[in-house]
Amino acid sequence: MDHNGEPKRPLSGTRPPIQPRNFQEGRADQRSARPPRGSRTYSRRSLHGRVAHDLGSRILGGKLKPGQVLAPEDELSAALGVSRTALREAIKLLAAKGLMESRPRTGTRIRPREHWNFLDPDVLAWHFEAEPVERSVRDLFQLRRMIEPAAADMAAQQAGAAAVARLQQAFRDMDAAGDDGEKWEEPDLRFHQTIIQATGNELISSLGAIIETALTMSFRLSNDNPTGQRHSLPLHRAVLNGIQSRKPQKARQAMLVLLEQAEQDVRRALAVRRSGTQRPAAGGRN
Amino acid sequence: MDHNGEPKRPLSGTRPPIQPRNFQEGRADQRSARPPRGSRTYSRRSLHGRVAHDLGSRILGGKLKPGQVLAPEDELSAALGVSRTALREAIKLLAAKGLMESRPRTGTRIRPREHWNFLDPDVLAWHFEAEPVERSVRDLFQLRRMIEPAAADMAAQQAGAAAVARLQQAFRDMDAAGDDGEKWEEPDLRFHQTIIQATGNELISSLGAIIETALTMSFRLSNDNPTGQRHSLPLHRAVLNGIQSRKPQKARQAMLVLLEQAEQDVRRALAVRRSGTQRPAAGGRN
DNA sequence: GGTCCATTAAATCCTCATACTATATTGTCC
DNA sequence: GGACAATATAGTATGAGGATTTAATGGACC
Repeated sequence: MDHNGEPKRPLSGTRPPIQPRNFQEGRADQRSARPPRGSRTYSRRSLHGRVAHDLGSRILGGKLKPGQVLAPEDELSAALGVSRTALREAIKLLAAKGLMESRPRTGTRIRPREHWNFLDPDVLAWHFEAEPVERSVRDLFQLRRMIEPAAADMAAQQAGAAAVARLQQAFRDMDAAGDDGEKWEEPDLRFHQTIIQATGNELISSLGAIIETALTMSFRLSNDNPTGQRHSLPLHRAVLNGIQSRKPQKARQAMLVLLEQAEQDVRRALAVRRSGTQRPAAGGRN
Repeated sequence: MDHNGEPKRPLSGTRPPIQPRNFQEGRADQRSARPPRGSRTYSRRSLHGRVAHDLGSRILGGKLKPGQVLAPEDELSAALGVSRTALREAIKLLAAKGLMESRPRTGTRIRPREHWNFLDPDVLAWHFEAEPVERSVRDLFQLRRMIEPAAADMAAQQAGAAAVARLQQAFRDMDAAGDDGEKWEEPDLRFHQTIIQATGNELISSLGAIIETALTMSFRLSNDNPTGQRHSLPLHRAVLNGIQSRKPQKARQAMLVLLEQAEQDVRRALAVRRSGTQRPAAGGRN
């Protein structure tokens, strides 16, 4: 079998190498583009990390489709300009998140979409990186509405004094941030995380990563057209009151209102972004 | 520098090798012990897969504690009796699930527990493998009560004809299974998965893996003292009715009842197992 | 004399290249 | 049609450097 016909495997042939060699993006980039200091599970510095990011983005972006078989390791690693070792470690990372699966002789193939672990912080981040579309926003808030009101309820029942104090502090910090979006994000996230943690349920705690992604995304959107976060302050206060006064139902309801408001904000920002400008998204904040 | 003082790093020194060489466990074991054909993301055949399983179990089992630094790669791979390649790939796999983190000079250390992704099927499986204790059961059902009734509600609103048909089929298969636990498990899982999928929300779909683990566990427990699943048949029927007759509230309520019943069953089985016999758990089904 | 900063040093992971092995698919022969 | 051989591919092993982060050292300045 003469393989002259170039069997048309994805990612075979010449592709721009991942990052030809000595990359200077590391430092500079991380500073200017807001460190998503979140719960990423791989290093952006390491080569296999960058390969994983590259492949992961391409899978979530739909450029690599479920069922597709990647080019053989030799070929693919050559195409990416990295060693087989680096590529294989990247593949292991992605396989661990349910995105792909390797077998001898058969090769490495993209697993069907229903096996992808969208609850993994990285997978979700790649998902939003690819397409922050309405559907994803809807999905995200559907899940949050299932979790967070119930979590607030539980917190109102059983949050310890320390947790309540943390909650109060987070609220004060949000208040102090005023309209400065930069300063707002962190305590906002801390507020929601504290509630999630206060459930004392590790499974639910792990969903905190989802919330983080949600907030990061909504913040990035509202950066372009600042609707201002201040109007959500009283909503947060209501949640806080419900919890510290031990009124589960009040806390639950307040959280629900808060989420609906938040979703509307995101939708509005998304609409503006879509209709108005198609500014290069990756550019900056002018 | 005489390293005679044996710095007491975990996993240094002599340990039983992972599985010295040619292992014949693969085939035989997989057949007898019910293939958890679930959503595992690694191969049990491969060496790095076994190493990952070994380390993962030890982390979730508490034998390796957060903050601990593993022995250097050379040392650890020697101790485990595998090559550095295999070890490194295992580490990448575990790192992708939030369990550990590697840095030059510092070494590889177990991440704090709150970073562990308990929503990952493998992590959850290792968790239950280690200690199917009451607390984990409580956590699991708390989460299910947040998700599944809401999912049933959504399904009642928007499930397509195909989904309803699948649901009916699953129900019929459960009915046909009667008291045969072996035959019951699969359609039961299918029933719940179908509902989860019918939400049309990929994030929620990913939670299906959690359900799977829950059912697998409860099945394994109820295997020893068969309470019989038949009594849950009418409960499933109620859910099915709610969905196919497009009554969201009914479906939601029915699912809630179903879950409470299921949790009680598991708790009962757990209590019996705990008090009565300490039979070797890994043994069989005598 | 103490504090801070730059430079050096060392430990560990990271990447590479290469060779060999194991496994599963495919094709072939009877 | 079934057993068996050929083959492509991922899996494992090994050795050698390179890169990076932490720690230590030394000097300058107050």
